[in-house]
Amino acid sequence: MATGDEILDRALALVEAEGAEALTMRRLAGELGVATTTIYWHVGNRDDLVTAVVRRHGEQMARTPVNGATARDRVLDVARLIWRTSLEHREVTRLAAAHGASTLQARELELAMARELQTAGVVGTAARDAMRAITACVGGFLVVALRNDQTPEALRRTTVLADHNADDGDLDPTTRAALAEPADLPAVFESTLQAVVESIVPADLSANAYL
Amino acid sequence: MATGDEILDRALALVEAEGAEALTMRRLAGELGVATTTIYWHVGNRDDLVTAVVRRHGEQMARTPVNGATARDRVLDVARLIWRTSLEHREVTRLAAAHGASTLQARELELAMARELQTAGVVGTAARDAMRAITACVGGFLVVALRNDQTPEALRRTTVLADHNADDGDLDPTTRAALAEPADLPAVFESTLQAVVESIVPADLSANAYL
DNA sequence: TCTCGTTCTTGGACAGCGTTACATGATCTC
DNA sequence: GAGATCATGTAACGCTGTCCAAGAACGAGA
Repeated sequence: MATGDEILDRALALVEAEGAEALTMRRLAGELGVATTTIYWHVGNRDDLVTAVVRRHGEQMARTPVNGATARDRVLDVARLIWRTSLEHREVTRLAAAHGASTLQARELELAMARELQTAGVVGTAARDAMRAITACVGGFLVVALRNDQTPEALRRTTVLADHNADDGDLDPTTRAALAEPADLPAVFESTLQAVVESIVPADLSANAYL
Repeated sequence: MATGDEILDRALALVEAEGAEALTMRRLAGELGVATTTIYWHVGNRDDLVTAVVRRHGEQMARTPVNGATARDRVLDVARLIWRTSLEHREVTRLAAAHGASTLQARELELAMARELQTAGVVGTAARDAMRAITACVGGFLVVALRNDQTPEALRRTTVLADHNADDGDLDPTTRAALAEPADLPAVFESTLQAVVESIVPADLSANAYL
């Protein structure tokens, strides 16, 4: 009646609809009209369940084609793709992050990045290090982005040094005012990503005469 | 008998000694020889508890002086300081990350970074964006570093594309072999950090004649 | 000194979580 | 038809955060 695939599909739908926290064994079982033990039989542990859900979603995610004229542009595009799709399915991203499986979510996309790096002339351990660097940065920005849209206002305000009004007088008032409001995260992400990729991937002179 | 400070100290000690997962209300109460409700009276929620613990630790963490000749070097040094101390107290870092309060942990250090950025001539919204970019990258690398030392071997191997042996034939075997083993994360962190900071903080020509 | 009110602490409960041992039904094979 | 394998259900265990009502300590005013 309930195959493993059906369970995973339902789990994925549940996460996307009601958030990562809604994925409990009992809840999912109820959603399927089935006893909790059935999930254990077909999928296994909760760890196994989450891992499988994240992996399945990651495979569905890698269908988008990669754009860009130069190899460097295509590397950039893969990174943007990870960023964008992770934000579009932020509940799955949150689930993956809480489970320490963020890499698994973007597994196929990271493979695509490795391919683009290769055509850019980056291979071997250099390619590995490049991939780790880029994905680490993307992941860092994702953590910030996901925190921003669910952190209670109180915590965010203390985060932002609003209670340190008098001291730190050596800090420029303009700076302090700027620190008190949120940054344009996508823009900061874009420029940071460019800096990182430029430092790693050599410019493709043949395809871009202006560099 | 049990003041709020005593509770927080004990909680911090418990986390550093036995890991972030050991911080449960009952466990902490047992450690203090007290009923769990006492913690609620003095500190509040578990959220409040974790927040307070992380903040307290963050304040203790910012005692290290900042080194570096140029302003850019000093910005780099603060970033390295966050990286290093977060890894030294990785259980607290893990607790903060699970609670979405990583920023809170490095709150004082980020303030120090804002000061160094200011002496480098970066102020206002530029300083804010610079800080967000740098801390996001540091945070991203921290996530990877913390995952690496506790992920079960099975997950790491799947992460690393070891089961895709035959397909993806268009990937250089050298690259694939490199992807199968872990990177020298501190080195990758260092070079990435430099790229990011260099893209943000202008070189201090007066202090470094070679740039 | 006695009492009142505030501060502090406690025991016991509730609902939820992941997980498992065991029993039951269904289905296929020989 | 007997037996093995697969699939599902029941009921429990131990753990978690949280709250309620009741009691203990204690400081001050009459």
